[in-house]
Amino acid sequence: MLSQEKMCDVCEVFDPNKDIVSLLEEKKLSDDVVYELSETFKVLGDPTRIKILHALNEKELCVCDLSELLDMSSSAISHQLRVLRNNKLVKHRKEGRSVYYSLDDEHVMCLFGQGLSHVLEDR
Amino acid sequence: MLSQEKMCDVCEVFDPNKDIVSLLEEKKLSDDVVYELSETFKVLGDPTRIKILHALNEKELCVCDLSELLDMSSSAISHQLRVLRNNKLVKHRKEGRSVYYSLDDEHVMCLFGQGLSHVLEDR
DNA sequence: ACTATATATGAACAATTATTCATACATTCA
DNA sequence: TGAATGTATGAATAATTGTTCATATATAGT
Repeated sequence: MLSQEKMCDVCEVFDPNKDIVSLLEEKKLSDDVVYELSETFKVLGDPTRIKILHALNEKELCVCDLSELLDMSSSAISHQLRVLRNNKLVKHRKEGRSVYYSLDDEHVMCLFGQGLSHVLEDR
Repeated sequence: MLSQEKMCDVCEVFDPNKDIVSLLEEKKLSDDVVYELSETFKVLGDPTRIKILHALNEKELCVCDLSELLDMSSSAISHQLRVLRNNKLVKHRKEGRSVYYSLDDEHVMCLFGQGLSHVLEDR
């Protein structure tokens, strides 16, 4: 059952793996869904951005708040916020010279929370 | 209320941002939780690994099944499976020459599904 | 024991990524 | 208008990452 075996004598080959593979072929995610999904996770896969999102989950903050909180240059923070913004994980609001960032929607924290409970589970 | 203003005439400064920042300081995640969390997301942040996990969600598969399904070398698949294994996202089971991989637990697909619904939402 | 097959792994290379630095833009205040 | 401040961004650099290639290990069949 596990590898190739002949079904009959006219040279037909029955390969269960081939069946499974072709079945899965049909269930494949489209390339752009796979791409977007991996991009979203990739964005979440950076310690600085994790810290930013965790802080923004508590309260909307401007670049210089985050800069102070994470002890990083405002340039570095701004670069990372752009990545988060481009991937629709945070939104921004201007107020005078400051730009306040917050999570784009609850969905983001839900994802974040799922990851957190996965990590905390194996402890 | 938004930026610095004097509270009294003895040179004390009231800065709400400082209060917020120091409040958030206390709520900070520990460094190793941040690290593990970002590592987990980083692992999910690759198209090949997304495809592997999605396939394994349907059925346990061996390296050569995945190799055929994703049209990649078994070496490349094996390398990626090791990454997934090291991060406790998949488990493996030997059967003869083959090694069958499956998702480590339902938690993994839960995380995956959250990401998927986030991606599919903005469409 | 020998051959074939499935999987694993180290090293090298190409590609991607985060941070720093310098600089630009935008807004407020004087 | 000019100076100061908060934010943004391009370029360069350093670090990380995925795949390929060659090779190693393990198991099955002859």
